[in-house]
Amino acid sequence: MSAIPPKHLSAPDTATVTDVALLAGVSISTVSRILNGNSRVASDERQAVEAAIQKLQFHPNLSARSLRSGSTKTVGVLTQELESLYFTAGAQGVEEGLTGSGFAPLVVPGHWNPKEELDRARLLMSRKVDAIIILGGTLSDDQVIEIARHLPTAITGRQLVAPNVFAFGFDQAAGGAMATRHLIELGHRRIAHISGPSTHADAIERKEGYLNAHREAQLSVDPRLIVEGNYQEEGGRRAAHNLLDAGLDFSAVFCANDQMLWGARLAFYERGLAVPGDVSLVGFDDLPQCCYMTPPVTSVRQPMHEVGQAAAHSVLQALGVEPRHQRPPTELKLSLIVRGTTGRAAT
Amino acid sequence: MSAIPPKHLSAPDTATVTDVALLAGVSISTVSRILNGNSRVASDERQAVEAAIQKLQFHPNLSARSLRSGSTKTVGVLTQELESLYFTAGAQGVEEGLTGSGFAPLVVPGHWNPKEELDRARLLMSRKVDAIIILGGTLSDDQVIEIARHLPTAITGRQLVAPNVFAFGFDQAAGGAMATRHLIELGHRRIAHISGPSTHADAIERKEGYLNAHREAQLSVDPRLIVEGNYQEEGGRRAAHNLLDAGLDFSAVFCANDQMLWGARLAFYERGLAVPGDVSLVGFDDLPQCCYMTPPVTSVRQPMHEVGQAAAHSVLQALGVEPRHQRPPTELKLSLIVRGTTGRAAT
DNA sequence: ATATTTTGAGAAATCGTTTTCACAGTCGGT
DNA sequence: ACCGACTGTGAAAACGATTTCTCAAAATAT
Repeated sequence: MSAIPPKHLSAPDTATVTDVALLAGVSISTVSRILNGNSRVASDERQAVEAAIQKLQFHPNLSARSLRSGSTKTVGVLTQELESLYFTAGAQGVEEGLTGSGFAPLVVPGHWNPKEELDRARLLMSRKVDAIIILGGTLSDDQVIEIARHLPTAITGRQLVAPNVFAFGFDQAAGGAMATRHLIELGHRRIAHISGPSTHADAIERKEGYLNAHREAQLSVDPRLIVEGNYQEEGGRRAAHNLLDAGLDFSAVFCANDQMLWGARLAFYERGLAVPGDVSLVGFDDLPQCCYMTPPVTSVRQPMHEVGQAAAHSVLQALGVEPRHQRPPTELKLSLIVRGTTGRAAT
Repeated sequence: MSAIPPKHLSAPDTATVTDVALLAGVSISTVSRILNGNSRVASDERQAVEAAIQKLQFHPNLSARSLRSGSTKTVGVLTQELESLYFTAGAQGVEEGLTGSGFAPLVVPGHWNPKEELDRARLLMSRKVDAIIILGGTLSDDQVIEIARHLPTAITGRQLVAPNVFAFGFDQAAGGAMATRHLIELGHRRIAHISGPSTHADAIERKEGYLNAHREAQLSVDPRLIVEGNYQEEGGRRAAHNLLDAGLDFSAVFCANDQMLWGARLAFYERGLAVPGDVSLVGFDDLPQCCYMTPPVTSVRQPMHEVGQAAAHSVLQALGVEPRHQRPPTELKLSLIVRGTTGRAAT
């Protein structure tokens, strides 16, 4: 029948290609060829092998496959905060974009810390992931390019043209202008801005947009109305209290992200100020929770979920895998979602 | 010097044990022994090898190691919704519990779908993870036990004693009673309950607690005041509207989780009812956002973060790894966090 | 001093795949 | 009929570690 000596009887739990080959009466090469479908094999042998695979419940050992082929069927996802809704939306998108492709995501957090981010990226590479998706973060463009020299790399939150990198960045300045323009159109003239940390590129751009919108409308900006937050609820709250404590006059606030808006909103609540009656608020990101605040929050929507999917698809494509679900070619862009935290300025 | 023929010159990017051995002038066996530290080697050789490792930036190939030893240095985390704050808190805890141990988490979502959960668990096993941590979900006890026959398994959200499984469940009925008792003590007599889906064990237990607290206080429960939600914001909102539409009389609501509370809170806002003026609300889970609602939300805190850490530590221990950071032996238990959504009943 | 144990280190087998190589057997073209 | 091109298949060589053998040298016992 077969000349292959049964080196080891198949363990009850895990069958190997050898077991399959034995049962199907072919060589292991043939089994492998069928598994990978890159070469012609006679249809009767194919059937026999497929039957054997079914019968033995054979699943190829990923470690062995990786060792030989260098591919671990894993993409690394470098995110920032696991608990941040902004990032989980992206991560979820990635996960969805990957399902069905045989690839699994390996998610690690970088905590907005350049050193930690680099460490984690190295960890991913030492685990031999096939591609990397970086969600935001503080790595320099050069560092990203360096990573892309080894692996297909997708990055969100910035624009970057370089070989082997796929960037999904929005024009944050445009978003900031969008938010501010909305407030101006509602008649607000003294608009405060709670910005993100000045170490974040997108925070700077959003502030830029805030300034641009004023310039467009030929309004001057009172620099005292711009305070820096940390992209977290508590920072927004503190910033709002500071604005109030300084006795400044303003009727609206553009917050550089939703979390800070929530904090600011609490601060106004604590001071007995009504939203949007006394002060209008616009956020940025449009996190899912925005719909359920009281009142629901007006915000600039970033389709992070779709971005995650697009990022996943782009690296899969670079790896020569065609994504399972054809993503409808939706335009990825920012949009202002007007809800209940903005109202006409008192005249 | 050495008798080993240089089969392949070290590729510029990845050094192998052979390269290290060559440079240090020893055999690969010796290198391996030093790497794993399970056997004595002379101290001068050890030094030479360690120097070589440093110099070559050598990192052992995980695939090769896995192939031989069977361990992938990975623990699978079966969660439910990547975007759910409740689960990300747990996942974050797991991640922290794992850092420094050399193990990385592989996170997959089950979406509360028994079939999908089982599929994903199989996926994890076919990826040869060394242990599994299951966060909540709908797998039956038997299925969990079956999984634990193959791998150390930790599970949260239920109590379960079985070989090789580590369960971290809270007494949900006690939590439900805690919440309800608080409302009763504030003088509320007609307390509604928006429950979780009756397919979830914890939802049933929380409702049980609600009933128990009434019984304790010798109060009767109007069954019409109990409506079923789906643990999501929208379900809570719909449930609250239903209660109001039915024209029922109540002055407080115990919501089986925070997300439904947020939805319900929006519904009351839409109807012009004040919280806690007209209606008091208690939630469950104490998600981080609770602090920043207006008013901040009273809720039963589940320390999911700590639970995640504990779960990670328990499986590491089962794998014979001692966790890096010794977790302070805090008692894991539910606690009621009183904030602003509950007030004394109007008399 | 010889016999025996202990110790340290190299050679080689092994894990389960993929991939290269060699080799028959077919097919079509002059 | 003969010869190159083409096909499908099996044997064997990787991939990079761990681990079992085996054996020399050193340490101890008699």
